[in-house]
Amino acid sequence: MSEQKIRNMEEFAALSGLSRPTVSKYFNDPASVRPKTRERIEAALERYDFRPNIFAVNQNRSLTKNVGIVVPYLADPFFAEIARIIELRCIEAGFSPILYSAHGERKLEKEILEGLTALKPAGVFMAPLGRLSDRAAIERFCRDVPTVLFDSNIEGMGEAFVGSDNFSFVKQTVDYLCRTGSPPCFFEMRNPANPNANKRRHAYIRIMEEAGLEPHVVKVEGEGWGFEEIGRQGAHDVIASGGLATDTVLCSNDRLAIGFLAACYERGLRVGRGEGCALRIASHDDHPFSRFTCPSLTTAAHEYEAVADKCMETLFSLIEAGGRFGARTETLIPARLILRASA
Amino acid sequence: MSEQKIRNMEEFAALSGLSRPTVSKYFNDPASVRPKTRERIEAALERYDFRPNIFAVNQNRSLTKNVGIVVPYLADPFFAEIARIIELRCIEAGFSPILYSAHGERKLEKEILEGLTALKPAGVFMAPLGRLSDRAAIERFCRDVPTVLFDSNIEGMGEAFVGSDNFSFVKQTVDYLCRTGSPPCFFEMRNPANPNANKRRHAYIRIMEEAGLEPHVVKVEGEGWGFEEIGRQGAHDVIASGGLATDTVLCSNDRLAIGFLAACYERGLRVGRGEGCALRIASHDDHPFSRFTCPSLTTAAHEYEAVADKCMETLFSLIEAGGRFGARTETLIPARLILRASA
DNA sequence: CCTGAAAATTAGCGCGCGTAAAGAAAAATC
DNA sequence: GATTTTTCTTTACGCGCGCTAATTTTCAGG
Repeated sequence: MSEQKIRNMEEFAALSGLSRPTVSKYFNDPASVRPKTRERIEAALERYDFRPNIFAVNQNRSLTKNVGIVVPYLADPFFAEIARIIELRCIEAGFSPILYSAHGERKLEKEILEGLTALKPAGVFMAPLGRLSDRAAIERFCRDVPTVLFDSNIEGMGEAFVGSDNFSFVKQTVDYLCRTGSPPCFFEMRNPANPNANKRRHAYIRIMEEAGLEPHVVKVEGEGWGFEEIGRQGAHDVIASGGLATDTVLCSNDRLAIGFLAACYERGLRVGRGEGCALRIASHDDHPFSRFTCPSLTTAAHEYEAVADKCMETLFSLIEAGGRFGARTETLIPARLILRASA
Repeated sequence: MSEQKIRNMEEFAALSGLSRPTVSKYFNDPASVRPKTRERIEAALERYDFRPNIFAVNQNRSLTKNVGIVVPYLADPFFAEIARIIELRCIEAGFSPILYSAHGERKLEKEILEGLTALKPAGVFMAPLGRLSDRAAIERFCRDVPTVLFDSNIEGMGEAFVGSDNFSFVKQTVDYLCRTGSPPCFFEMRNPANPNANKRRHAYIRIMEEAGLEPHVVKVEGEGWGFEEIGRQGAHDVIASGGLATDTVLCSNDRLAIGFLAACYERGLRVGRGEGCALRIASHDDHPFSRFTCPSLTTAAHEYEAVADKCMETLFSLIEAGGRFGARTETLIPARLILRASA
């Protein structure tokens, strides 16, 4: 880490007493050169701190070490958390993860995909916006780039999907709520952008009907990514209008539940399963903050690590398979029920 | 968006009936060619969907349109939120933001900076880890790349700093708490990594002393980025041991306060300023979730938009100034007190 | 129609590296 | 020690575009 500045691989090769192609070979795979040669290069590397020009490298390689991670809204702690783990896994595996957020906007998601294609990534993890996504844009992208979809499934898109088994999520919460009290109504947004919301509603209805119970779906208004506020306002409205058919509420996701809990607190309604509680509230996702709500939230948890690991594993075999699977694979990971104080 | 695939600018230029240098000129600045020529290129662009190879472009330009955004921990909603706004502003301004999280690790932060240097970014926004940062690495980086520090100041690093006026934050909360009840103690982590924490403690002590009041600083144990849990555990400990000198608590930041509120709820302590409340709790940051805590959190808010705008403005003038300012500038943005239910 | 500035063209170098082919050198095998 | 195999060197081309210098074309104003 001293001496003059190296300008290119040619100079660096000369300083290490080797030819450029040999040094180039080393950077593509350090094990591909003779151990003695490798030592010489690494010794020179210590002294001169040279790194191959990333643009020139990527221009000449058909595939880079880049891996794209695309999420619909990074300021949502759920996506921040899953992206965090995937990103760390990529780094461990020697890739260069590049993180993108669509900021909830169809247009931005499309632009991200267009820009990402140009980066010739080895593979991409993508959690699409869902209903708002530009299907044609995603389809085009997936034709060019090996893609693993996660969180939100879009039928037929990408080579694989890794997500949650929404039926398992709802099954566990509904069963638990029925077992320990009265059956829940289902609280959700009227027009959810995320397909998981629809799957959860369907699962709820089916599970209730199979148990011979009448499903009650409560839909509240609201658009965008401010789910907590939508949940809070919706809860106020539905409670004030007496629209809540039960004393047990199963929220479609934790962010809505956080808003619901806030509304209950504001109305002086005690939530929980104990004596003097007016309502029980449960939910899905194990949002990073659900541990700290008041009361803490009973929820069906994503296996964050398992989802991330499965994503990585899938993309690895996809890359090794040359970017295409024979058939699209779908992995659904079941939920883990977490009992806390809210239900 | 039809016809065959274009392989390079040469081909695209031929198809638009122009020469490559002219087309190149257009991509560098569409206004630099004659309007009629521009129309022809844009017409061809509609039909053929060509984009210059990003690697080749960046290799030959001394400066790219890349802008780095580096934060210490992206799964912290505070950083996710500020990064979100900065990223959107960059896109609006025609830059290509690239978002990095150090994941709380010194080594990763260093590696990010090394990789970022190679991308020849036009500029970088960086919120350093703070105490854990590798000062030498940051210093080296800032010599190579025009950098605007934000959130955490490190004296002398980067060409400019944009952050919060911590004195203003604490002044407003302390004054409010004193005015409407009794003076607060100050609740914080023992070894905060973020320099803002130290500035807030100093501000608290100074403000209390100037008001002729005795400052009480309550320090709790804990490492890492799980601030809510640290706050929760710390609150339990300090309440159980009777270590709380006052019935009013000012938390160093909202994430600690969220944990504190959780502990209070668990202990059946009512928080707020009304009748029957055992404690008042206030804090700083206006964390995205502080609106939805129970009770909602009285806090000193960052002007997220103002901070982001000032960051952008600073980086723009820095880029226009050729990457160097004569003297390092520091912009401190005051807080906006937000009264909610917790105090 | 002429004229001169503005814009486009042609031609060509350079960026830094991947990669291929052919021969030389080194290491491994017998 | 001779032969085979592996590794390295040399030479050379290609990637796609930025940029420049010299030339030609375009177009507006007189």
